[in-house]
Parts: sequence; structure tokens; C-alpha cells
Amino acid sequence: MKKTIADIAKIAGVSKSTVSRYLNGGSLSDATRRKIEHVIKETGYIPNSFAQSLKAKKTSMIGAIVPRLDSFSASQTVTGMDEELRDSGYQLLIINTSQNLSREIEALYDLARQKISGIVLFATQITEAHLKAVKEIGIPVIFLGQQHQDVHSIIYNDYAAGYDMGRYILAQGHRNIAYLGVTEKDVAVGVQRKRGFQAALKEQAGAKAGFYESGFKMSAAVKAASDILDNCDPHPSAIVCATDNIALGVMKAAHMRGIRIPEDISVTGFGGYDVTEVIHPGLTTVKYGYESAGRLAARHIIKLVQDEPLDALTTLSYEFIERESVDKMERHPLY
Amino acid sequence: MKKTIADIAKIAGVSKSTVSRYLNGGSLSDATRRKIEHVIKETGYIPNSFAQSLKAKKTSMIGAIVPRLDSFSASQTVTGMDEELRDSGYQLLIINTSQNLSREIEALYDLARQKISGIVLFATQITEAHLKAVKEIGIPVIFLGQQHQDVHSIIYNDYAAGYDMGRYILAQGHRNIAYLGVTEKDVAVGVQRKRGFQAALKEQAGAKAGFYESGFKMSAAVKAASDILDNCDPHPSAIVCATDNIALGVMKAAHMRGIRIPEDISVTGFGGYDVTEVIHPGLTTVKYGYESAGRLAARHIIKLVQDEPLDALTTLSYEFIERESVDKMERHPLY
DNA sequence: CTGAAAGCGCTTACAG
DNA sequence: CTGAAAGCGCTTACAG
Repeated sequence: MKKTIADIAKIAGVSKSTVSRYLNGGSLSDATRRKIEHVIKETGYIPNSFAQSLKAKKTSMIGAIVPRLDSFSASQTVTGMDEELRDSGYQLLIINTSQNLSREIEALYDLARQKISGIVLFATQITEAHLKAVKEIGIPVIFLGQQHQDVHSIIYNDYAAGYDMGRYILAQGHRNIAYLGVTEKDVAVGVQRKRGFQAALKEQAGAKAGFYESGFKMSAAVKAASDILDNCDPHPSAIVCATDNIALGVMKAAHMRGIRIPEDISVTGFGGYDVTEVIHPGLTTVKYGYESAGRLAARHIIKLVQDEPLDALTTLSYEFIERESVDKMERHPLY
Repeated sequence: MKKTIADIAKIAGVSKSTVSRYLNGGSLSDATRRKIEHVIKETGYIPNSFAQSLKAKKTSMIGAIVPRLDSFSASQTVTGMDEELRDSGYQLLIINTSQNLSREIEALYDLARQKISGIVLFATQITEAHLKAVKEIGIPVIFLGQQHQDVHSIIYNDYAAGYDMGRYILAQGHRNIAYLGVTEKDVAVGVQRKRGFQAALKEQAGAKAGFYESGFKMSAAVKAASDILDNCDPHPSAIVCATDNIALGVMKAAHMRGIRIPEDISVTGFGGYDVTEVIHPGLTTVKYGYESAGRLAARHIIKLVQDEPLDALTTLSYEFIERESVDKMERHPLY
């Protein structure tokens, strides 16, 4: 049978107030302390956290709304958040929306009902409904991955990353490039990376690129890549992919055709997933620090919860990683 | 300002009971219903779920205690659980222990305090403290991945998988094999898979194997593999790895030495991670259905929560996946 | 140092 | 159909 604070008080022969004081570190005599301690150990009493929270009118929970759990970036980010939050005495509540936008909205209201202290939303697309919900629930929210002027945001420097990648590819001598991107609805991945790449392209005379679109899944990328590989004439000498996952798909499509990387075609990604280092050849990519981004998001949301000042926008850096998937064109003057 | 049910009642000119009835689908006149509906919409009222749970004396939350979030198996399993639970009206609360055993114990008590309805523990090692905690908290618990007679368990058929893998490798003609396993503290991965493999080995005259141990991380596997590759004389013709991650490490170590797979050495894994299909050559492995295991665990814990009967032990099947990482030995009679 | 009482925001018999 | 009252299990001034 579940014990309540009243039971403990009765058994120990003291008042509920005293037991509560024991639980919350108030001052009491050694004798009472020992008595209560003993009874609690005996009975295995566990305080009801609802009653506690009802009084406290808040929790020490932070919510994370994520589109999926089974992706490298999401799981790394969540792990970072979790560790930082735990160190600060907060608990993380993860809501998985299975890439369903309207579920993000529901989750916002749900978390509010649960008196969560703050929310980090792993954003892909920001709609009016998002903004409205954030306003209505009246608890601190941070967007991670996308930015909006009305909400505190943390983003990666996707534009600069795209620019760097463009410069790199061009510097290796590539002049006929295929850019395999994603929907522009995702501003960070679909627009910014591409814009950065295009900016680099514009600076290089004689360079041209074809722009293609793929889904986020590897299977979609295989299909999109097959299309490029089979139908583009002349072949581009490099395919710049908007994500590592897409790059993996391209590599697979190439393998299936006996097209060698990087000898026959070069491939690059964005993200810096662990796999990109294991595969052969290693993938040249831009690495984002997902785990530390998660930690940062945790620190930021805590600041907001505690009413401390916080910049509206934080832009995260990245690391360019050169591996073996890009050919130095001078070795193949035929292109 | 946060509204309570009393505020809504006052504004709508009805009693708290009536508002509560509205919220919980009790019967009330159309006129009152409309009035209350209107006020709630106006004010953006969100009921306090603590007060609700305090009365209800339970939640519709299920806890998952996981050693880490950023692994393929964990994230897949959690995703499966999450989807199944949501379909059944439960919410999933994930606790990440960062591979810290004592945190699993803490988590058990924590979740009890939060009046979670049931818990699925992604088990690696089961200690006395685990058993004691499960007993004390008095709420349903399921072990996933390891078994214990006192607790409902779901496991993979690791022994049979190991046996199949052994048979397969031997059938390809390999006679000098290295088995790269993990600590025996992990009964499922460290003991059962190996035992299964050994059973197959015993059935084949003239076959022998060396047994080695690695950590779970790829970096540890690279090191362990380097040791085998550099020091074993004669070279084994195949390395059977206890996990895909370890196999990946072995492949990396081989690549670094210019040792070809499968021409120079064969490699196999266990797990069926997505990457194993993308890499080149594809890894021969045993695929566990993590996501459906998660769904099953969800259904099982719900049964327990609802006091329905449930088998103490469920053993999950697997799928043997033959790819290109194992050499048919007849082509290389020199071994 | 300790206890009685009020209150956190809901729900639920029980009357009417 | 609707309301007054008690109670869920805690915490927290306020007295003593």
C-alpha cells in the first residue's frame, strides 16, 4: 500500500509539517530526524511529486520537441541537452513528433499543460501556428536549427558552410557541378546552404551548376542520384549534397553502377555524421557540433527559465572536413 | 496570468464542478457548454495536469530507461516504443543514463516518484540493486535485452544468432577464425552470442577459433582489431564480431593497413545497423528488429499496467543477412 | 524545534 | 442539468 506523508507522520509520531521539513531540509532535532529517517527507510516511502509540483507551481522539467529520434543529429543533440540539463538539476522530457508538423503544435500545448519550465523545439519549418502556440503557452521556447525574429533561436551557419563547400569544390578544379538539395521549406538546409554555394559559384568564372532536389531519406537520394548519373550529359564531375545522408545515397547509387568515387565522380555532404568517417572513401563534409549545440540549447533555455538575459540569435560554427571523396581535377585534365 | 478552473467558472458564471464536467465530457446543457467553451477559448485556459494527476493518482506515462540515446539500436527501439505508446494514449518519458549503471537504479526510483505507470528498462547488466529497486517501487517493469526470472523480460535470440553465424562462416570454408567479443558482464551480447558461435564451432572438425575482447566503441574495436591483424600468425581468415559497431572498427583497421575485405580477410557483425548496408563491401550480419521490439515492449508494458496476463519471457527472432564481407574460401585454397 | 491550518487546482460522489 | 463540499498529498507561513 502506498504511504503518504500523513502515514509517515503518524508512524513516527510527529506532524506532517515536520516530515515535510525533513524532506526539504528544514531544521529539526536530531532525535526527530532519526525517527523519521528510520520510518521512511522502513516503509519505502516515496513522496508524490504531483502534490509537490502542485504547490511549487512549476517543475524542473525542460521539454525537447524533436522531429525524430533515430537520426544522428537528433540523437546527438538530445544527448548533449540531456547531460547539461541533468548537471543543472533539470529533467529532460522528449517529445517525438515523427516528422509531423502539426504534432509539434500539439506538443507545445501538451508541455504547457504539464507545467514544463521551458521548451527547445528542434525546428525544420516554422509556421504561423508555431508562432501562435509559442505566444499562447507563455513559457520560454527556443528554436534550434531555424531562426525567427520573435523567438530565441540557435542556428548553424549554413550559409557560410555552403559558401566554403562551394569554394572548396571550385578550388579543386570542378567546373560542372550538380547540387543535390532539399525542399526550400526547410530554410536552413534547403535555402541557406544552397545560397552559400551559389555565392561561391558566382565568384568563379566558367563554373556552372545544375540544381536538383531530393528527399531527406537515403532511399530518396539514391533515386535522385540515379537520375543525375544516368541522364546528365555531360556528367558533372562532382555532386554537392545538402546532407550527409543524401551523399551516402549518392555514393550507393554510384557503387551500384560501378562508378568510382572520387575517380569518376566526386561527392560531398553536410553534417559530419560519424559514418562519413568510417566509409570508404571517407566523405568530405562540413561537421556541425550537434552535441555541443544541445548543451548550448540547454544552457540557454535555463537562462530563459531563470529570467536571465539572452541574445535573440546565436549562430553556431562548423568544421570543414576534407577527406577522400573529392578528386583534385588537375589529375584528370579530360574534364 | 495563469487561469485556474475557478477563474473560468467565475467568468462563465457557473461552478467549478460544471467546468470540470465540461473538461471531462460530462453531461451539461448546450447553453452552458457554449458559454464555457467560449471562455476557455478566450482565456487560453490550460488545466493543470498536476492537480489532475493528484486526484487520479496515476499518470498515463511510461518510462524508458536507456543507457544511451545516440546508438542505432537504442534510438530505433525508443522510436518504436514511442509510436506504439502514443497510439495507445500513453506518453513516453525517456531517461538517459549515459551508460552509468547506478543511474539506472536512481532512474527507477525517480520514475516511481513521478507516478509513472510502467517502466521498460533497456538492460545491459542486471545487478542485485536493480532487482531490489524493481521490487521496492512496486510498479510494473520490463527488462528489454536481458532476462531475469523475477522480472518480465524481452530478449533477442542471441544464442541462436551466434550459432547461425558460426555455421555460416564454417560453411564458407573458414577454419581459422577470430571471435572478437565483449565483456561477459553483458550476458546477451558477451555470453550468449559467443556460446552460440562456439556450439557451431564444436560441430565442425578441424575448425578452431581464437577469442578476443573489445569495448563497444568503434575506437576500441579498431585497437583490438589492430592487435589481431598485426600479431596473429597465421592470420585468421575471418573475424566474427559481436556487434556491427565492432565490425565497422575492424573494417576500418583493415582499410588502414591496405588489407582487403573480403579477399584478404572476412568480417561479420551482429545487429543489422543501417550503415552496414551502405558501406562497401556490405557487411554480413544478423539483423534484429529494434523498432518492432520497441513496439512490442510498449504493448507488453501496457498489458502489465492494465493487469493483463503476460508471459514472463519473450524471445525475439532475427534475420540473417548475407552480404559481401565474407569470402567463399574455395576460391582461395591457400588458406 | 514543532504543530494546526490553509491552500495549491483539480475531481467526484452527493444532493437538489 | 448544476452546485457545495470534501479530498488528493504535499508545503508553508504563523503560532507557540
